[in-house]
Amino acid sequence: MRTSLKKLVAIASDKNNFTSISDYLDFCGRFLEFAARGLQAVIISQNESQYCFYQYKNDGHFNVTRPINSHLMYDAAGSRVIKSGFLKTLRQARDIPVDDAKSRQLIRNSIYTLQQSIGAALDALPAGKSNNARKINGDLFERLIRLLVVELGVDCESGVIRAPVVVDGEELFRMSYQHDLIIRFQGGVKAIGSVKTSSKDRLDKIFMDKFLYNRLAETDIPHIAVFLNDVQRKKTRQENNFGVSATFLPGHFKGYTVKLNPLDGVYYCDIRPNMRTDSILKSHIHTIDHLFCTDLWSFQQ
DNA sequence: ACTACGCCCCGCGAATACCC
DNA sequence: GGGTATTCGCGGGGCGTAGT
Repeated sequence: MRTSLKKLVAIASDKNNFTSISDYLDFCGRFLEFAARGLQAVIISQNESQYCFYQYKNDGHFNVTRPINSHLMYDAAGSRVIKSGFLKTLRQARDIPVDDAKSRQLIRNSIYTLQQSIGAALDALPAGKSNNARKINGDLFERLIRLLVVELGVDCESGVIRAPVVVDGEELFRMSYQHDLIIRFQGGVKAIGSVKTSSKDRLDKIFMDKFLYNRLAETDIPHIAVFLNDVQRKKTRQENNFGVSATFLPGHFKGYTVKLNPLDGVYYCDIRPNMRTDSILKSHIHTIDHLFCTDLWSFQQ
C-alpha cells in the first residue's frame, strides 16, 4: 500500500519521526514509492539538464519541488539498493579505497537521496508553511550526518561551547558557539563541523567561526563543513520554465581560504562543476564520501 | 542575459531573562 | 522555584543590483 502524500508530509514535518538511520531509510523508501506513480510531472531544468523538479498533483497543491540532481537521486528501484547496501558499505568506509568508485558513489548518492526525499516531501506544504519546511529540512540534515558519523563508532554530537573572551588576563565575558558537529576521539575534541544544506550567504561565517574560535580558545582545532548542495530554483522570464542557479560564492570561498584561514575539510553531496575545475576550489572541496572514507580518521591524533 | 554577490524575509526553537 | 515572555541565532527561498 502506497503512502499518501499527505501522510508523507505529516511524517516529514515532525522531527521526532527521524531518530535513527533506519527512520531515514524507511521514509526515503516510502517517498520514492510514492514519487514513482503519484506525481503530476517531472520537469527538466532548462539550463542544466541533469536537474529536475517534481511537480505534485492537487494533493500537493501542484507545488514544484526544489531542484533534484537525477545523477544522484535514486528512484524507487534504486531505493532498494540503499536499503540493502548503504549501511553495509558505510560501515566499511575506512577501508574503501579512493578508486572504488562504485562504493563511493553508493555513499554519496544514498545520503543525497535520503535527504532530498525529506526536502522534496516538505515542498508539498502549502505556501504559508514553507519556512517551517526550511527549518525542519536543515535540522534533519544535521541529524543525519551526525547519525552517520556515530554509526562509524565515532563520538559526535551537537552543542554549545562557551569560549572565554580574555583581555589583560581577565575574562570579560563568554561567547557562545553553537556547533553542529563536535567530534571527539578518546574524549578529546578533535574536530568541529558545520552542516548546512547549502552554503548560501552563510559561507563567510564558517571561516570566521574557525578563526575566532581558535583564537579565543587558543587552540588549533580543525573545522570542517558539510553541504548537501548549492543550487536553487531559478525562475526564468517565461512562466513554467524552470532552471537552476548556483548559490555558492567562489570569490568569497577563495578569499577566506587564502587570506584568513583554510577550512580543514569541505564536503558536498552534490558538488558544483567549478569545484572540480578551479585549482583552489578543487584542492579544498571534496565529495562527501571523502569525509567518511578518509578524512574523518585523520582527525584522530 | 547571465553570473556573482549582497541582502531581506519569515519562521522556528533553544537559551536566557523576567515575573509571580 | 517554576512558569512564561523575550531574545538570539539560525535555515533556506528569493529578489535587487552591478559587472560582464
